[in-house]
Amino acid sequence: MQEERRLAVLRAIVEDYVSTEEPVGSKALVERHGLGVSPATVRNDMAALEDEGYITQPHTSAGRVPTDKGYRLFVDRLTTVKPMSAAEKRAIATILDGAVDLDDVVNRSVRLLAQLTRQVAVVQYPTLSRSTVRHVELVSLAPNRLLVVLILSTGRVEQRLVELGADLADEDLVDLRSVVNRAATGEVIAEAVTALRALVPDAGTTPLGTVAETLVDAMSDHRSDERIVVGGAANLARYGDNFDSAVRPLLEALEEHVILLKLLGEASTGELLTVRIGHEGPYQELASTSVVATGYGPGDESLARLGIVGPTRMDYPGSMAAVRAVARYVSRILDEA
Amino acid sequence: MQEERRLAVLRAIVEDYVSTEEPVGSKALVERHGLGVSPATVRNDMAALEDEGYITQPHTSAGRVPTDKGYRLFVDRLTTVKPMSAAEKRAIATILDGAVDLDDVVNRSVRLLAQLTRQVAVVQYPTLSRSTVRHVELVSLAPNRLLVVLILSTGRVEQRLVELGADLADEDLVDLRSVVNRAATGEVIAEAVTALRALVPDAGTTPLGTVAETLVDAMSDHRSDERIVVGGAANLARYGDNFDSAVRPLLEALEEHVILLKLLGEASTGELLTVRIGHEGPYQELASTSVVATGYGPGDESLARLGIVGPTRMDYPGSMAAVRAVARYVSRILDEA
DNA sequence: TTTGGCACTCCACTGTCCGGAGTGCCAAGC
DNA sequence: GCTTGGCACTCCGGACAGTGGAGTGCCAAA
Repeated sequence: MQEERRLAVLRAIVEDYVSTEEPVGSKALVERHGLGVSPATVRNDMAALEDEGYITQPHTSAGRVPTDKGYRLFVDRLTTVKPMSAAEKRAIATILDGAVDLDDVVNRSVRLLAQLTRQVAVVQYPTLSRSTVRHVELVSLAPNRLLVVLILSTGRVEQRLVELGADLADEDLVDLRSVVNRAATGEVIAEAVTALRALVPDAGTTPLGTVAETLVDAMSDHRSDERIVVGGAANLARYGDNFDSAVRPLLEALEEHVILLKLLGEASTGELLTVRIGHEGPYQELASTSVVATGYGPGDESLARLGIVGPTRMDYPGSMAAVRAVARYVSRILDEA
Repeated sequence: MQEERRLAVLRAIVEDYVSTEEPVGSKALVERHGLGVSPATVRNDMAALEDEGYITQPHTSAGRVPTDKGYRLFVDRLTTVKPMSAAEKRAIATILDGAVDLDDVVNRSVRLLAQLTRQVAVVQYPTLSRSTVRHVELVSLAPNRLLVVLILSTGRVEQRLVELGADLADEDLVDLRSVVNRAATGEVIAEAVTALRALVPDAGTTPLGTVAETLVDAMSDHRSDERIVVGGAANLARYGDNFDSAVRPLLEALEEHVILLKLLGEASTGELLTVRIGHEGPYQELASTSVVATGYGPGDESLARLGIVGPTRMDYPGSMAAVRAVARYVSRILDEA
């Protein structure tokens, strides 16, 4: 019985603190939420919650503020991801359906996510690793120069310019194109790489060797894995206080895509909605920020991740709902493509 | 004679204010710069400079601060763009030479500029408008689905997926490819567009019509003109004070690429190093920021622009030198490609 | 176990004061 | 006619004390 009320008190504290940004006291709490008990009772509960480490007071005779542990409990047990309203769903659908290509989908998603949550949004480009090769095109720019274009199932296109040792006749180009495509088209990246390697046992300087090598290089190029788009940085302006402690490190992290990727988490974690709160991550500087992220991709595959980064004092239910909704719509679009 | 000294005083004020970030008084001025006159004399000069609108005092009995007009005079007449040191030049060359493709060049440039100037750097992708068509490739994905790939002289690749009304035989595809290329290859975008339009007088639903239409669309797609990369946002953290008045609007502008483009200026302005100081631009909110930008591109063409955005109180000579140096190296690289 | 009462704490805000830095002006000097 | 030293004046910003309010912890009674 008291246990239940204590949790209600914790929830009330989190909700109040998130909206007012100020430590919340016992009196305000009973007034704003219909707790049906007196402030004194709430005080007792608060003392208990503080003993257990869920809340803390900035100084004696101040209201209480949730700790990271408190937010964690709130997220895990006291909140259900509230579904988006019909209007919001329509807005998401309308905006994302207007996208013309993958770049556009990704860019629109970031903006959308940033708008919905009023936080900084981060979207990772679909990773190469699980996608398949749709087509390889070879374009002759000069007799001894070739443009190799790699088209993937996700819609990504990688191109490389190669210099051949010798001139290549048109018929040979046609041959080369079909050989390469027979080996790679339709295969998952990993398979395609092995197939291409099998074509040229010892890396020679033949046109085929050069092209295969280039393709393998393009496929294993991890720069593309690290591609990330960030949006809504203007929302950082709303942090207001603690500029140095919160905004500065975050601003720095946003530039370091490697760090962002770590924050978003591993794509292999699947579609699960993950929430990292405050100090729970490896980066001390980001102790006052939280990350809400999830995987997305066509079908039930999780090709990449997207999410938002914000202050620990954020609207978790809202953020979680928005992240999940956007991920679902993006996944659906990738499905259709 | 006095005129000369007045300018020296203005220069000293600008330099001091930029480095100390505090209003500079007459005494500190004579001490730090060997002006060879007494503080009282400097005060007279300052009063004159203030009358003419080059400097101002935040409040009575405070030191002086340069006005936008003061910075303008400083930039136009009191400073020479100091060349980069040999070490810096080497660093620029090393970093940029490592780039593997256009994307990489652009990304490295932004980072480099941000590092060199410790400001926010902005680089526009080479515009389509002046570049020429290197090749058009048509890839058959299914009998009635075609991937249209447009390759430009700048190394940019645009791709579009088109659905044909009917199936297309392989021979017809070969024909189609050569017709389109005969019309477009080697031409400047504008010419290519007219040539393609001439191919199909009335926009029909023939494969040729569809493809031509798609190409024209891809060429005139202004999304690509607007592509911009921003870096060094973490440097905003160094703004320190006036967060609301300076950082917030800038952060918002950085998200609006259209605004950024306007700030960078027209590419047609050529290679000229342009400096916009404070209120000189159309955006009131950015009254406390300055932009140093220049055009770049292969040969002497100015395909796009790059530059930095920072507080009006910035190191102009240093920024100008860095922007110019990076633009030159990037241009050189585009030359070679 | 809940509640009202009460003493206590601490912050945030306000007003006052004072020193320092800087200015403007004036009269004397070069 | 500039330049310079002197002097009175202004204003900011930090230090300091005082006050009110919000909130707490604890205790005894219901």
